[in-house]
This record gives sequence, C-alpha cells and structure tokens, in this order.
Amino acid sequence: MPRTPVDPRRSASHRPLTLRDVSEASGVSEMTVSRVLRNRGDVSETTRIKVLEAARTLGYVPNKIAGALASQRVNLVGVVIPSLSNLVFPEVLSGISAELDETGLQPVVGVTNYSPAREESVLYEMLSWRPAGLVVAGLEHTEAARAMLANAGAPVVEIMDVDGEGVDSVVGISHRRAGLHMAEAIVASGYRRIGFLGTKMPEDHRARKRLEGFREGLAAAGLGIEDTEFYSGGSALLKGREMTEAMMRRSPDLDFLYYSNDMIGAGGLLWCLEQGYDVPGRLGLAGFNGVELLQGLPRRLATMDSCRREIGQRAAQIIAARACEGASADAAPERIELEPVIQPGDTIRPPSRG
Amino acid sequence: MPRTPVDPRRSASHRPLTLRDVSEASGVSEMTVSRVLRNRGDVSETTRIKVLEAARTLGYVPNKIAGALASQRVNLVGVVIPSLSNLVFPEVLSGISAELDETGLQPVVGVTNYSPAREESVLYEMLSWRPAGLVVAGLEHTEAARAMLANAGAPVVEIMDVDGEGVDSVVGISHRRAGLHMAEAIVASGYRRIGFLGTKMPEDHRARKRLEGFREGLAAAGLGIEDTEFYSGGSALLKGREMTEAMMRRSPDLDFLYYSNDMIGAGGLLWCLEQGYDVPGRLGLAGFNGVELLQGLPRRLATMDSCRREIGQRAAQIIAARACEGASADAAPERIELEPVIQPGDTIRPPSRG
DNA sequence: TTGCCCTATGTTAGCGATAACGGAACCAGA
DNA sequence: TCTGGTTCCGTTATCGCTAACATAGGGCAA
Repeated sequence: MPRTPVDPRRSASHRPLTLRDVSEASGVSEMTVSRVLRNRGDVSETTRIKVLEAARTLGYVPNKIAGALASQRVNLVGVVIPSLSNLVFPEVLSGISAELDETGLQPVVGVTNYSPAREESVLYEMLSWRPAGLVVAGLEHTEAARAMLANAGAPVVEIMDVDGEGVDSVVGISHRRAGLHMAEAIVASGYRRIGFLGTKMPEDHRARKRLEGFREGLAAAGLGIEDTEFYSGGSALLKGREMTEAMMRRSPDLDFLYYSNDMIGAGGLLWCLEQGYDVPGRLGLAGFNGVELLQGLPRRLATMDSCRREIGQRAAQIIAARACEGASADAAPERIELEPVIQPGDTIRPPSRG
Repeated sequence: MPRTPVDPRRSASHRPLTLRDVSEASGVSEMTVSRVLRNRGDVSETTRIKVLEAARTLGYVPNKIAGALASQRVNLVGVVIPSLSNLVFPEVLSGISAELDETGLQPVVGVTNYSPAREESVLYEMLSWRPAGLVVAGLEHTEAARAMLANAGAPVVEIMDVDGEGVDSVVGISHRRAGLHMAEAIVASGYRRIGFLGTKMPEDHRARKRLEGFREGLAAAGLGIEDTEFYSGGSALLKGREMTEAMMRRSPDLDFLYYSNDMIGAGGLLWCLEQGYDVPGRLGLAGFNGVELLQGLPRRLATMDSCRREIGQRAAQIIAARACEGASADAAPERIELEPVIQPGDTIRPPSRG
C-alpha cells in the first residue's frame, strides 16, 4: 500500500507539486522523473526506486494536462449517450469500460437527454479535450455535429444502430429488422389484431425505426397496427400499466401488444395478469431489449436481446485498435452488425402450423 | 445553426487547427481570438463577428488542454461512484449533472466496482486532470485515497453517507438511522419474527450500516434477526425471489422480511403474492431506496427514500460555490444530513395500538 | 590506445493556450 | 496643449510536461 504523507511546506504554501519538486527531492533531472513515472525509456533500477520513493512521500500526482499538451496524446475516450436512466446505456457503458480497462484508455461520459442541440454542445466540449476516440450513440446528428465528428482527428464509432450512414465506424443492430422480425413472429403465431405502445420522443430514432420495421412486417401479412398509445418520459412500469389499461379499454379486441421497451412491457404484463387475461392464449405480449429485470417477473415477457454489452465491447475494441496504430488512423471504417434474437418467453404462443 | 465546413487544405494536411489559424484567417492577433471565443475582455463588435465567422468556417474547436494549462483552471468535476448498474447512482449523477449544467462545470464519471484499490486508481487518474472539484461516494477509502483527497487542492464532497468522518464536505443520509427507524416501524406494527435479506458485498458500507442500525433497533425492543440470507451480484428481481423462497422454506415462521434494496424486495414481493401469502397480514415486507420501479408493482412495497437526486444536487451546489470563490477554497467544510422518510406502501401493517 | 555501441541521464525547444501588462487611438475637460 | 480616462488590441512570458537530441561513462574488440 503506497504511503502518501504530505510535505508540511506544501500544506503551508499550497503550491501544487510539479515534476521539479520530485526531481529536487530525488536528485535527478525532471526528464528522468518523467521517464520513471511513465515507465518509458531506460532508467537504472536504483534511480527508479529513488524517484518512486520521492514521488510517493511527496504525494505527487502527475499533471496530465501538461503531459497531454506536450505529448499530443490523450488517454480519454468520449462516450456520448442520450440518457443514463434508461438502463440500456449503462450496460453499453459497462461493455466499453470493461474493454477499455486493459488498454489504459479511459471513458468520459456525456449525456445528451435525446436533444440534438445538447449533443452538439457535448460533442464540442469533448472534442476540446482532444480525446483519443469517440463513441456516439445513434446515426442521427445535426449537420454541425456530423462535421465535428468527421474532423475530429480521432476514430469515431457510432453505436446501437446500423440503419443509416455513419461518419466513420458503426457497431449496432438493425432496429428496423428487429421490428420486422418481431412482426413476423407475431403473425406466425396467429395473432391478428395488434396494438403498439411506445415512446412519444421524436428523437428516439431507434424506437422509431423498430416501429417502422414492425409496420412493414405486419403489412407483408396484410395486417396493420390497430391501435397505438404513446407516452413521454422515462420507461417505467407504471406507465406500462396505465397505457395498457387505456388501450385495452379502448380496443378490447386486440390480441397482441407490442411494447417499445421491456420496462413498459413488464408493467403491461403485470396488469394483464392481474386482470386475469389469458396470456399468451387470449393476449400476447412482447417488449424489446432483453433486460435482466424480466427474469424475475411472474411470466417471462417475450423480447429481443439488443446486444448492448457486446456493442459497447466491439466499439471499444475498434477505438483501442485505432488509437494504438497512432497516426495511421486512416484505417478503413468498420461496420459491424450484430444479430438480435427473439426470446419468446411465456407471452407469445408457439408458431401455429400451416 | 452553425455551419462547420472544412478547409480543404486542412483535410489534406491533417494539421490540427490552432488559435493561430483562426487569427490568420480573421486578421487579428491570437489573443483577440482567444478573447472572443471566451467572451472575456473588451472586443469591438466588428472584430468579434469577424473572428466568430472565421472560427466557424474553419471548424475550429478550442484546445482546452492548452487553455487549462495556461489558465490553471479546469471546468471538470470528478464523480467517483461504485457502480452504474445499480439504478441508484445514475440518479445521483442526474442530480449532479442537472445542477452543474448552469455553471459551465462538467461532470466526469469514474466507476470503482466497489473495489477500494480501483477507487484509489480512479482517483489518481482523475486528480491528474486537476479537476475543479471532486464528488466521491462513501466515506470509506484507503489511506492513500484519503490522502489524495485531502491534498487535491480542490473542493471534495463525499456523498450518500454521513455515518463517519469526511475529508472535506459531506452530503448524505444516515444509513444506520435509516435501518434503525425501519426496525422501529416494523416493531411498532407488531411484527416479531424478522428475517433480513441483503448483499454479501463487504465493501457496500452503506448496506452494512443499515443492517447494523436495524439490529440495534430490534435489540431495543428485545428482538433480534431470526434468519439472514446474503447474495452476491447486482440487485435483481430474480435474486429476490430465490432468496425469499429459500428463507421462507427454512424459516416458515418469519412474519417480516427486510430487504437491503428495493429490487430484491420487489422480487420477494412477487414471489410472496404468487405463493398466496397474506401481505401484509401474515407477512410484512420492506425494501430500501424508494425506486420508481415500485410504483408499478401489484402492491406498493414499503421502503425508504434515499434522497438520491437531492444528494447529487446539494453536492454539486457545494462544488459550484467553492469553484467560483476560486483561491479562497478554504471555506469551512459543509455537512448536510438529509432525512429519509418511511413510505409504508401496502406491505406493512399500520402501527398497532398500545 | 582508439573506436564503437550501449545504457543512463541531461538539455533544449516546444505543445497551444492565457495572464498580465503595454500601448495606440480617441475623446473630454482644464 | 496637456492630462487623464476609455476602449480596443498586441506583445511577452509563462503553465508543467515530453520529444528529440546531446552527452557522459563504461565495456569490449581490434
């Protein structure tokens, strides 16, 4: 365990410590101290120990601001996401963080609250720290944001979504096809009168694309969405209950409800069970994301894994690889599309034969 | 909407833009450009427009690394938390973030995974960027971490917990008393045979303190905990179910279950309802945190609000105030203790009379 | 001994911005 | 005309560190 006592003079003067202090305390040049603390270059074992000892006793912490300016290298990776309260993004983050841990790179998180203008300013702020890489959720950005990304001078990975054009690398799933496949599964199970419940947020492009794909899938079977219910605000169980109740009162004939996320789906499921609905016989349900929460519900809600953690990992891998290559950062952009799979759970009938 | 086209020469040469480029493009000195971009000092309206125009057309993004080094001022606030998947910490973060938004300060998040060693290194890493302030979850740190905080040269706020000594300012609740009050409420409602279900993590000091306070509260009534069940891993509904089942099989006579968080409490509640237990008549239940999730459950779980968002806000306010004062950062440390209140919900009997 | 390589350390010159000060231009009042 | 005060903008000197090069001293072969 490193000791970190305080030099009394420093406490008194409040002068921040610099390399020079360590250099004087250990009797070598600043450059040598720098080498020791960065594990770079040849330093004899004796000086190395001497320097480390001095740094520890002083409680010296290197100044990365100066270091970064001098070396033109920063170990920060900007991560721009729309929200932290969504459960989904912390998991992506966790994948990024785990992958980056080994590389000496460090994620720095920025939250946009689904606002394009905020995304623009968060991006500007981040770029002003000249990060080694950038991970941004989504493919939709303002023109200015897109320009900043293109000129960032660092690898950029846009994540979560592959339905569209990326600035550089892209890692995600096709939400359009996710919606489409879910529609196919529902139709295959014989459901015919289908309702959709989702978020009102116009800036949640992934939810929007799922809905579009879903519509497309139903249309292919000559069906359409019979009723829709939208809400604003975070994803919450209670919202799911309320919306489901409203919809089933309005359209009691529906035989399937497709939710744009698991949380409201779970709320809906609880409500349906309480009401005594025969699930999945009379009424089928499905959500989206495959969150852990669903494991503990009375019935397992049908859903689709959105590969959140893996998306984070793959994105981080790309950044890490590019960051190491250094100046040859003009490697071809990667495009990784992951395949979400349907988890039928207990709220969707098995496919009907014929 | 700002346009951010790219100078073709730059695309070709890949030389990063500097203040000099803007200065040349607009025909004024670097200093003037700097003044314009920071809104500081007197600049005539005509030059101001000229400079902004040039900066925009070039797509210039200021280099805060250089700026911070020169001005010895950084607008970053380090936030060190144990986990992001806990639901609790994102809410704290959200409070911090909302409060900081107005001040030009920016939170930078570090995650420790409940590991003291990791906390130490995260702290070291953060301090190397010389942040304007530091918000750290918890009061328990390694000796070295504590020393770093003490010598950070920036305001430090330790949050969540007030049961112990802080390095500088402290904002939180007393988990010991939270546990104690819950015990009192349970006893007052006439429950006598009480089980506890919680996390195994030895580093979750707040959960530990709640348990200690809880024991103390029971002891005051001549009671003790009849059975305990611990688990490791994140808080999950499924865990709550499994643990509850195991405990009730082992100790069928229990009449109250106290959970260390709402998530496992909710799992337990779902299980109990499925099993047909009379809740809260035959069996009472309570959790901790007051998470939004509980609103949508079939029955509202008794819990206690942990004031997460407000804790974040108050911490951010302290940092913001101190950061403005600048050098006179030796203001007396603040100590703010918030009062969590019991939300009895539907899973605890009303207090028995006499 | 000379010459050369190798290791360990020091010296110099920035990195890209800002603080602090200096000074020019201009106006007003004595 | 001179003084003094604005307003606006430029010059100079850092900030703390590292890249790149320079240098010292030793070992070893010829």
